[in-house]
Amino acid sequence: MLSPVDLAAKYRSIGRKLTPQRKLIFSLLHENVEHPTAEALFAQASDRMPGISLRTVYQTLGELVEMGELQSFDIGGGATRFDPNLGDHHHVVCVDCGQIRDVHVTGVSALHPSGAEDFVISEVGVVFQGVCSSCEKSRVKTAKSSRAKSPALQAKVSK
Amino acid sequence: MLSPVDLAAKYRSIGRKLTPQRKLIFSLLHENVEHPTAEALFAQASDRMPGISLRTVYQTLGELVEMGELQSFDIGGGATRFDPNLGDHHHVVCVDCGQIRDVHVTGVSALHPSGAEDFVISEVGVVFQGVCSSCEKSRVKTAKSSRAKSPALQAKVSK
DNA sequence: TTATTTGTTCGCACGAATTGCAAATTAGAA
DNA sequence: TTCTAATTTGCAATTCGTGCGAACAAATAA
Repeated sequence: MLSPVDLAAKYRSIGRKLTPQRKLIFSLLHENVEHPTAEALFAQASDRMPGISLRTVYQTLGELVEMGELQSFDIGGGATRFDPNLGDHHHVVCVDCGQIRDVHVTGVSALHPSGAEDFVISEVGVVFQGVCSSCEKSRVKTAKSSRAKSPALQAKVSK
Repeated sequence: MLSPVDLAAKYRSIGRKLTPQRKLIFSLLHENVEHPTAEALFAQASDRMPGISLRTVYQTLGELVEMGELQSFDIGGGATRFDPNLGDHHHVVCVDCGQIRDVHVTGVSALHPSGAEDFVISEVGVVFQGVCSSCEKSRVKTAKSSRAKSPALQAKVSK
């Protein structure tokens, strides 16, 4: 993660400024391990800086992605998720509660697609789906009764 | 792919009916290799069955996913994609034109996430991103001039 | 210090993708 | 053929974002 100073420098280098809003959003992203959505970040940001605009949050997130300081991805659920982790990693998603966690995966470079010989591949993303331990527990308890999934993923979780 | 008869049986078995609309959507899905969106299917369906409702298309797709006869997934781009291929496969996406193609991938079962020991993993999805040959060509031709990406993926393609 | 320029934030309207609901239809069972 | 439950539809309402222009703010020139 970039230090505030480096972030300011990076912004300056492209003729932009590190405003209080941008600084706040950047730090919130790094305090958060939950791959928040823009709305979630907006909610957190509003606590610390009442009056900040949702528009600004979207704008800043977009910039950071462009600048390569942030990754964005979509797993079913409607909203785009943001991940400040720039390292080599992938994700696990709990099908029940929608939680997303970073994981390191070995063997990715050994993956080879057949049927895409005419593509020049630049990136590979792996997403594991499963049930996290806490959901597993409540699942056992509730057994067949609760067929409801987290509203976050309801009817959206892909494959 | 299920035969019309089997599909009807499957629907009956859960107290539902195989209506003309459902039959049409199901066959369109299987004639299509492009992982269409609901809107795209609606357009195709409208040709063969003028008057069919977009609402019905969404509804039917949702049912088929629930029934396990269809997979759905989101790669950046806004709309959910549908894939009738139930076999073991993954996807390659062209970052330029947005084309999605099924690919078989070897080595997937050898992937192991570290940091998700408390998850019970049920599925693994791999998505390759790259540039397809036809986009590669036009890319070379246009060189640095065209920095525009397909509107389909513009600003949405996740890492 | 004041005027100017340039970059930002914001609010709002708009657009795409879905879903909720209730009324109008239709497929099948009886 | 009749009746009932399942379906299809149209439309309103939501959610997630983006475009645009006005109000601001910060750095600079004068």
